[in-house]
Amino acid sequence: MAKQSKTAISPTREQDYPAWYQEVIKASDMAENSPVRGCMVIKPWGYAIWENIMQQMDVLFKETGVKNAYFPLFIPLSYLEKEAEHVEGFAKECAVVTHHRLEPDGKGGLKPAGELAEPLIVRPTSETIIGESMARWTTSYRDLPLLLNQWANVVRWEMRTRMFLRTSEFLWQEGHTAHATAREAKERTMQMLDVYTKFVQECLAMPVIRGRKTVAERFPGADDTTCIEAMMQDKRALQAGTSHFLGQNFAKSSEIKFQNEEGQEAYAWTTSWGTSTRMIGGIIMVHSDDDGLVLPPRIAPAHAVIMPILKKGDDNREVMESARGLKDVLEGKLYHGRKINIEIDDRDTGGARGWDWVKKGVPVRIELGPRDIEQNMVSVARRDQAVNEKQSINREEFISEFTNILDNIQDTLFNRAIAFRKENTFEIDDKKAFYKIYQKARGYKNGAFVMAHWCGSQDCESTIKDHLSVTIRCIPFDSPVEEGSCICCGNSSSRRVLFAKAY
RNA sequence: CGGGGCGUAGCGCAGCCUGGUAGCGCGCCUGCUUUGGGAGCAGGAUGUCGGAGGUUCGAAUCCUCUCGCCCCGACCA
Repeated sequence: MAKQSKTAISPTREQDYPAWYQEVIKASDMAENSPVRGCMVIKPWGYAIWENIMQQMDVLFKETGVKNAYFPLFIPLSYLEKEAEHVEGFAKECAVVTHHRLEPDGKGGLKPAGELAEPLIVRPTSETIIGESMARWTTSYRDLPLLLNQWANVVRWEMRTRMFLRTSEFLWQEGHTAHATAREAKERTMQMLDVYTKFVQECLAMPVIRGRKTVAERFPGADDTTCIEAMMQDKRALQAGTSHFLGQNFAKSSEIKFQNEEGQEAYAWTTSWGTSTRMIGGIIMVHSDDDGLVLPPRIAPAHAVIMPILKKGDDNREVMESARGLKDVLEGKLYHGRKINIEIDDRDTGGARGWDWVKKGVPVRIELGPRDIEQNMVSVARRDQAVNEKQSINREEFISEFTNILDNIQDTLFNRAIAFRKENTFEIDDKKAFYKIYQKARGYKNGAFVMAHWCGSQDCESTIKDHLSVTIRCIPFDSPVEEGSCICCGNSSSRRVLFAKAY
């Protein structure tokens, strides 16, 4: 018997975390690199996760009154120029379209011709072009609030890319709202952060810390940026969603004005909020193990796979019929608002078949052979448990318990992630200890979330960033007011902030 | 964009230093055996050695350029 490595994925997380991450994506067949630099091809197994994210978040958005729309991929260069901070934030990473036609170059190839009068940028985000529409759609306070969202792709010409976490083109959702009052806009900012929190924690089983960005980490053009931050297994932080209060900055640059109840002309107050395919990178890094992807049942493309145990001979029909029967019964149910999806894999590849599904992260693996059928049992393995750990369950009992099993896996993953974060989050007041914890932070084994006091000065923030590549991920909403001294300069501070290395 | 590493079959790699147009493991195909499990035996298919130039009688191998990937840094809502 050819002995394989003990883990399905090599290297392991401990051996080489970034390489492990790439391997999980490859082994699960989620995505691959494309011929275009920095861009990825999302394969069906990966895209199905995104579809599930879209479907479930879309429902949550609509419950708050948001409507979907679609705005152009191309934005006139002059639009981006309207908001000064916004320009500064995005100019460096914009792709620019300068021509609209190709002609034979005389050497058998093609060359761009027909230069555009005004270059178009490929949207890195859509505040400016949506602002243009909002300005025209908003004349009276009765037109407000205007609550829009679009599901789209955006392009940011990144220097360094990683699949799902940072690619030159990525898929996201961007919400844009306009309101009559600052208070209402601020409430909307928080409301959408609540939606993100609920979705990420309940559906992706990723615990998050909610908070406010420092001025240095704010969205360009925002008055206030709030975020949810999650801990990956290498103890780095991943921003899983952001929601911005844009004040009147974009309203002024895009002329989003309306007549208020007193008949006076006023600028609207706007917000924007987004989440992206980056969340899939988060799912990978929060839950997966050295045997590959682990998917929370609520976003898994398939909830379970049935692997019929077939023998060469003529008695397989009964097994296949039994498998199909089980699939039909289970698929007649709903789980967390989504129709249950069961795969049947009847390939005759021996044990490799099971490992394929382990690597793909399917939550439940069901083996069904003649012996099971005879005894009216099914053999069940769960992705949140050891690979060889399987139990025989009465078929009817399994069917009636199936959604509970899925819930149980979902809860296990969430609780595990919470426990992991707790183990690796520290309150530190001593500067030496703070430096020590990050100076040795290389790879998977070290690093941490640190709650430490910060005086509020940008100098201290950037000093720490320079020394340790550690940044303030957020000022958590729930960090209590308490007296302390800044971890960097020692000046007085009234609350702790969250420090971590960031993705 | 700076420093480092790497591109050879679907995947993982050897061969390169010391040029003679490719090999191993896994996977894949066929047959037999096996079967609650990353199977065994036998046979088989698959590569313009990332790309373009150059040196040479001859280049995966040497030289130049180029594209891409990975890591560190810079940078990044």
